[in-house]
Amino acid sequence: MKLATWNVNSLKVRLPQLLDWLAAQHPDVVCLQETKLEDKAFPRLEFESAGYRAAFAGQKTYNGVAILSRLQPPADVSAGIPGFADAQQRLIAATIDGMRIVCAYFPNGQSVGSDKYAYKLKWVGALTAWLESELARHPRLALLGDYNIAPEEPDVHDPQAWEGQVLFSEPERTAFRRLLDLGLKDAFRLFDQPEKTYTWWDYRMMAFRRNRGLRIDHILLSQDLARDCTACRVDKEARRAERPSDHAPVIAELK
DNA sequence: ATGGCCAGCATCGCTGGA
Repeated sequence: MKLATWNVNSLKVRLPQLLDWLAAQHPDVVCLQETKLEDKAFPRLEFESAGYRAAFAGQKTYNGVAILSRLQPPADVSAGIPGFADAQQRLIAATIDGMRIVCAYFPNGQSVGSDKYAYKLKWVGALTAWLESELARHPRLALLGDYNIAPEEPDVHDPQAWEGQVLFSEPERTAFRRLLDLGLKDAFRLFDQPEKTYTWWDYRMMAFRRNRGLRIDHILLSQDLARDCTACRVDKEARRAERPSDHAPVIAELK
């Protein structure tokens, strides 16, 4: 069982790459972020031809999330954080093969102290509160997505330069720890990993070539799923593509 | 030398991302 997450930064642009990647990797469940497509434009048929059924919640231009499933159609689909009114399509959840799959695109936050930063912290707080009840209902739960938070210093190419900046500020990192406090495990850190492994590199400044990146895309697993997790890695190859997303996929394998 | 890119929308410059 392979679970994956990938911020594709426009599904329209990245669809050919994504279809190639699905054929090469054969993931069972894929969470996508930043599809940037209205639901009527979602390429449902292309995915069905590739053997995947999809659940999606999109909007024009910004945001947009989707879950692809190779095993069975996503069931009990819900979009958004219940009780948290939000025009931005950032969350979708579905049940697949007895697992509750939650696909999230956390707000970026723009800069510390901005309105968008306040929205980010409020959004993550609402997510955390909802997940507590969701975990009580679904012991086998995975939260996959673009968290826009680098949790620890090893997740940042230059921690000194990033200290206090958005994506690595203490309130954001504390909010990430609140998710771990629910009993979730960072699948990537369950295993030995190569030094300086990141999931996002700025398009500018030759950041990818210089490996000036951040690890901000994560797979958190409930204890029941963490026990079954046998591997987790970042697929850096996808970032080498021509016209790549600025994010690389993260893949977890479960027994 | 601290900026360089990319996608979308609607032009021929802006917003937003991270």
